Amino acid sequence: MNNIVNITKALADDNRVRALMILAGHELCLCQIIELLNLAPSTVSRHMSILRRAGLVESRKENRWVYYSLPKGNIPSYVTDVLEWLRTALDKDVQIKKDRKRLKEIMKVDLEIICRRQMKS
Amino acid sequence: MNNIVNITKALADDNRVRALMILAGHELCLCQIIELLNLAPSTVSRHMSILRRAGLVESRKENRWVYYSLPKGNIPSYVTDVLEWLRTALDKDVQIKKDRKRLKEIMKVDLEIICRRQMKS
DNA sequence: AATATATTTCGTTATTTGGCCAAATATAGT
DNA sequence: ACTATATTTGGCCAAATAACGAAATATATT
Repeated sequence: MNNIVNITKALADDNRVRALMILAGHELCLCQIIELLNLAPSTVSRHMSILRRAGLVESRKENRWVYYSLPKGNIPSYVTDVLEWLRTALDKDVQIKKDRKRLKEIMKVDLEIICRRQMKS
Repeated sequence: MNNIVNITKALADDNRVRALMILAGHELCLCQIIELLNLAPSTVSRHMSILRRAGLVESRKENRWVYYSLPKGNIPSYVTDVLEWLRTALDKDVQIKKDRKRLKEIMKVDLEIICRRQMKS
């Protein structure tokens, strides 16, 4: 039950749900997620660690960057199932569609530039 | 997205999840749910109204009692799907199994007696 | 009508959560 | 080793949440 409620708690926040949805199909650097959500880096880092503790994302560190992705490999079915539920339920969602659009723009910009932009503000 | 996060927020609490799970297969009077969760009537009433606002339960009033049940009829698929996910994920859960056992005992007792017991304490 | 009963709403309190900034911790390049 | 950069952690504040008891509401029963 802890596993499950950990998951529902992780999903009980708009920004975390948006972060999850935007990870569909590719991994993203933390700074790209920061850029999308438009929150302080520390805040987004915290959100992502909540998602990770719930088993809803994986992370890998490469050089200076941390990449997040949906979990692959040997995952409990309740994780894949709830992700599938979310994906289906929010596929047509207005906010999510906006996010997907904006992500396309973000992905055109070099990581270094995105990160540096965030240091200033 | 509001619909969905409303649901995940409703599910982000142990007692509400227990209440939902115990509703599988039959409707229950509020006082029976109170008895199971062992919380103040006002607290349980509040929990149930959160579940209802999220569309995860229905209620019907009969005489002095309010009966709650899982929603039937014309329900968005994201509701049935998330309920199915929960059911599967928690089917073998220790707490849930205990609850099912205890519910059997509770259901043997007459509603009036259960309610009256709660007034005293 | 008056009383008893079951549930809900209100007001309060303690805890949790989400946000930020500043400081700490990696990691890469000089 | 030092500096710059990306992320995480700790400390703080404001807002949200879960719990309770008391009062209000709705529904029999007398």
